[in-house]
Amino acid sequence: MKARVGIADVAREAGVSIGTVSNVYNRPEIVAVETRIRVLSAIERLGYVRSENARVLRGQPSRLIAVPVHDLTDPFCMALVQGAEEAAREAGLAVLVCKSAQNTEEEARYLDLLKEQGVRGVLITPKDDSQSFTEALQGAGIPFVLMDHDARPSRPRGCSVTIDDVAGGRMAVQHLLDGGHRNVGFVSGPHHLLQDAQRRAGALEALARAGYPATSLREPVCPGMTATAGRQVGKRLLSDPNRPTALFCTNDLLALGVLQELREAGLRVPDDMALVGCDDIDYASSASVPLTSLQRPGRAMGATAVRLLEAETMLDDGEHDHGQVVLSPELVVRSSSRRETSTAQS
Amino acid sequence: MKARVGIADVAREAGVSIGTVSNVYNRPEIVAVETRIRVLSAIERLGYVRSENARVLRGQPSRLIAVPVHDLTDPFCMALVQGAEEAAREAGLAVLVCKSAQNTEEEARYLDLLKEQGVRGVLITPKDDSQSFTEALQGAGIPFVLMDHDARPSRPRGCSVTIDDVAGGRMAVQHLLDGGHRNVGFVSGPHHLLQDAQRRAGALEALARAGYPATSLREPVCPGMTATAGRQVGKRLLSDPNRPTALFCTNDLLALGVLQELREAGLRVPDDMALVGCDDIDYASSASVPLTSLQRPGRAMGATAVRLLEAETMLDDGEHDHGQVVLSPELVVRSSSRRETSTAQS
DNA sequence: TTGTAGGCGTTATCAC
DNA sequence: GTGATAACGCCTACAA
Repeated sequence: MKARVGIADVAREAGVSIGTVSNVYNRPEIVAVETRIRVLSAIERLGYVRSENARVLRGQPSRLIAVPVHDLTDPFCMALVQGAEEAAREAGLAVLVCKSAQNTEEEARYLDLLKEQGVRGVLITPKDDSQSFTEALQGAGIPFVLMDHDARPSRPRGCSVTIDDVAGGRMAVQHLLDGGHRNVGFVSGPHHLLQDAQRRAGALEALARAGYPATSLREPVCPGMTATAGRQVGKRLLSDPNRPTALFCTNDLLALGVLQELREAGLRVPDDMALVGCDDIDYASSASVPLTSLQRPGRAMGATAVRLLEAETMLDDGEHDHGQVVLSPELVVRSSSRRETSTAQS
Repeated sequence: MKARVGIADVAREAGVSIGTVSNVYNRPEIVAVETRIRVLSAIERLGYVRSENARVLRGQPSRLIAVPVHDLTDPFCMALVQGAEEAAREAGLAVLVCKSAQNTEEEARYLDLLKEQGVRGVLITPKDDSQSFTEALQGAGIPFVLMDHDARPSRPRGCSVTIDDVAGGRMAVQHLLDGGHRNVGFVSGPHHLLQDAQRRAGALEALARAGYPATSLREPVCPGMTATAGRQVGKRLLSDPNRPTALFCTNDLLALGVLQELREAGLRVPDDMALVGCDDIDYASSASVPLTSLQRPGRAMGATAVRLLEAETMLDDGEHDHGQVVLSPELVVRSSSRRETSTAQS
């Protein structure tokens, strides 16, 4: 078995020069049809493929994009990666995936890797407001797109795609109000995450629109973001004489825990208590009562991010306005919040 | 801002020649200590990083490994990727991830991509016995490692890592027998998957060891691999006068469906029915009764695969024996199969 | 111990 | 419309 078949082999096989073979790829229009088909058939026959390494070395844009995520087993992160991969494939790009750096040293090492590989750009999901990584990327001249980072600096240094969590909270509570509920509860974990705060703001907006004061939003204390925590919330609600008739939990496990506890106590869902969760985890649709859930469009976010990166890197150095895309979450309505239990499906 | 800083800049800055800078990287031992630190400090000062493209072009082994998986949102696939990424990072490699090809054309296109990028190797999870892709890889001279493919050809063409599903079935049923159960059921989907068949074989082995005939294994028919299907199984079992006291379901959703149905009918789990699922999905531990589940070591599989690939590509062309690693699944025991409900803990 | 030069596979710029 | 040739950045003999 011979070594790698190169452009020279193709040229020889087709009886043309190296430059002509290159032209067949890069400027097909300037090469004679007859020559072109001869070259193409030689390529086919020899199974020649271009060397990306040589192309990039020569100055062609790289086709590698890097996607560091916090947790490779987290469904939301993987939705991002999935969306990115689909869009990347469509654009002829390949996705380099990894767990994102945990500290400055890892960050530096990873940055070196990116520079060594000569990636075309990076899709990042910042976990906090530290801008060390984006600054480093900028310093290295590597374009990037921010994903799911609400607390953007006032002067964005790159494109970004985010999710409108305020709208999400509004949609969830609006849906419950539409179902005739007047006593609505909001359950979130103890860590006051920005996204929870935004959903809460959205919930209050929905109430305000319906003419209810902010104080009408019931907020049971909740010790965590797990099913166990949800059960505790449920237990406490059971003995609450004035308990809400509908609950928006900012986490599906939380909602499922509440669901378990209430059903075991003999309450009916959604009749005695309507439930809306958040994140639409896999199991939500398989629960004993399929759970309505606020779905964050991770896949669309990944895909959009790739397109933004593409747009940014296509323009030849021409400073273009960094795109700031905001996606809306979607409420997936299932039995846990449907009034008419007769049409229960999904 | 200047263009990319190259090896020549470093050489100039350090007052040495290009070759010496290269030697600092590739044969540090032959360069004088004093020169070396001077070069290193120049590298540091200028923020120089080597061009992987140029290195590979020059003949260095690539640091890219490709991991095509069936579904980027499937937890098991992602466990593979996670394990691979961790091991790869440790080895200084980067992971190229994508959805695996669905047809021959996609396969060919993907193969071209791999060749163009000059990947060092591929980790593949075949979905059927078609060997077209492995043969193509072999033809292209790209090393690969098979993951989770039980039906290997007699003469393997590469390393492989698999999971011992027979042992898994045996462990699950043995666990139930140890719990004092004598009437054990086995529930799997309608598609007779190889892995299900192997788990069944393991289940029969466990029974045989305990002195029970193969006919003692109860096998309720099951219409699918979903929670809904599980509920149907549960419903049918409720009216079975001679129903098993323990069930091994080859899928967690199935087991959770059974669990829901039985509990709603007032049966207690595990007292009236012990349950063991399979795959240990995220939600298994959060179910109303935390579910015992057979966990397949995807992460270890990915990591092992990378190490095998490394071993294979380190050896300079010297034909080495392809490693065939078999990993054991692990039974994660939770309340749904524990006799003593007093010590119940996740 | 250090410097010099050739070549890896492309692409782009010229002549022809 | 086509062919020769000089980079791109690095590694490695080989020469000094």
